[in-house]
Amino acid sequence: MGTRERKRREFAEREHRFLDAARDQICQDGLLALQMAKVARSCDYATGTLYQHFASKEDLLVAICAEMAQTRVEFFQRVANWKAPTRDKMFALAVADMLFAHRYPEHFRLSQFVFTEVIWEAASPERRRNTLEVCKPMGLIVHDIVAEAVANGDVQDHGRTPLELSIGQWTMTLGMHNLVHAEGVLDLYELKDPYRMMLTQIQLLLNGLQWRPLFDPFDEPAMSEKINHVCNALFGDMCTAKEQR
Amino acid sequence: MGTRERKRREFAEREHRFLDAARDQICQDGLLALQMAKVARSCDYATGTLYQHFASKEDLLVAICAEMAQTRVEFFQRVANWKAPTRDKMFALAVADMLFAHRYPEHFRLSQFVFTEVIWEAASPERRRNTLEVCKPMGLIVHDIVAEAVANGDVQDHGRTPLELSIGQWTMTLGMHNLVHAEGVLDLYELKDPYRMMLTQIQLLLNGLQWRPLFDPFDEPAMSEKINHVCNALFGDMCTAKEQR
DNA sequence: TCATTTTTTGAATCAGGTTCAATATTTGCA
DNA sequence: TGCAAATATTGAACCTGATTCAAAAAATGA
Repeated sequence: MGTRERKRREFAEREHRFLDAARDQICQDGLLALQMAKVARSCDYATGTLYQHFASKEDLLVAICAEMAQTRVEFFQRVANWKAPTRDKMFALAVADMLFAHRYPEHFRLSQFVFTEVIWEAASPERRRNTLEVCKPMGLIVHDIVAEAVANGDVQDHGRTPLELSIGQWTMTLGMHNLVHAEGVLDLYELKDPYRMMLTQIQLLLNGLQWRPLFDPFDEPAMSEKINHVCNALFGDMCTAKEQR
Repeated sequence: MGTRERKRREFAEREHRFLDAARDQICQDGLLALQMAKVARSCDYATGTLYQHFASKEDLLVAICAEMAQTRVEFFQRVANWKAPTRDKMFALAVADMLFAHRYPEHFRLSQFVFTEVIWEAASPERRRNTLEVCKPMGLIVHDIVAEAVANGDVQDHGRTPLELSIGQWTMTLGMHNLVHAEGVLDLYELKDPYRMMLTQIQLLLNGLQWRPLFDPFDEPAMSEKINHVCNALFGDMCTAKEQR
């Protein structure tokens, strides 16, 4: 009998509904206002049932983050499958992240919170393990692009591992997601259009690595075209009218 | 009569003691375990008195962060006053941050948490304003170094403002502080010595900007010497045996 | 010295996360 | 199909810890 299997599937579906409901509530009223009882109620279950799925509120938050990260991995995957010069692929990863941030504005806000000691340590070990597992492919995709570039001669490795070479791009992207959500900080210096600046800086970093072919990111039309190229080639389904500004 | 003045000073001193005690507790038992009542008790005051200074627990956290940021500004200030080529000064900012992170390992962990929507929005507006005010000089110092470099011809501005040019360094540094505190993430890829990698990537970014004089960060002995030079020139009082590894 | 103002106190209040005994549902078997 | 055992759901009670505020203490100043 497929009863065992059906049970498992229904349980997973319910978990998914809880995650969705929680995400909605966060988008609606903010992280601050998220309440376990409300999440359960909004799915027509009692509080206790929610605790069948998540060991604690923190555990739920981490789970939401992991689910979204899954989608982010899919964005990365598109880049990985793209037949294009390695340098363009590296750049496309940054574009992918920009689009992801645009599409799921709450993700990096949540992610910043979740990777905080307070939340992370309060989630179940099992959940943490799973979350890292979900995120891992992003690193592997980057690894493979860099390794391919080194093999091609597009970039020199100077005896470093692929991730050592590319960690600057990783941290720069991460840092920008953070800065964007640090209310008031960018305003302090009247900085506009942060992700556009990020993409420029990524290109500069790639130039610093002497990653061929070099590219001049201060050439605005060329930059816009490069961005649009990635959008059209990989994310045509979601960003048509995005980078025209 | 200087009574009014004395009152004010004593109040400020007490606030400082509260902040110190809270910081100690965080270092001791972690952010998670911080309790308002314990902070008050440890300074021999009642809970209510603590609330004379801080509108909420979040407000206290933001205040700790602001106080530490003050010290970070002092690190930046040393760099600002240093008579050295602009490129070395930019690099020195990153070194300063590395040393700061080493000296106050809890700062960036706390900072990540504090700039989270949940905490930031729960602090009093007055506190937020003050915190941004405290942080502002860091941006101004960076601004001035870049402006000087542009004036010198050490770097081209391509029509960008100083902070637009240098935001990559800012985000890269911020991102690395975050990554270092994201428990398990660096391990996932067996990445060691993150701040050393950060400094390498900062140099690559500066090369990408064509910031003169160019420098090869893959030349390990030259890198070490550069780092030691900054330590000795600016932070001799705190990092003698640090970057020898 | 004492009425008034200011400050401190900590027990009471409150919010919301978490638990768990009671209840309902499902399963497996005769 | 009926029924005992196993499993799942429920939500009110519990608990922790932040926050409040009436009462008490201390400072002020005339």
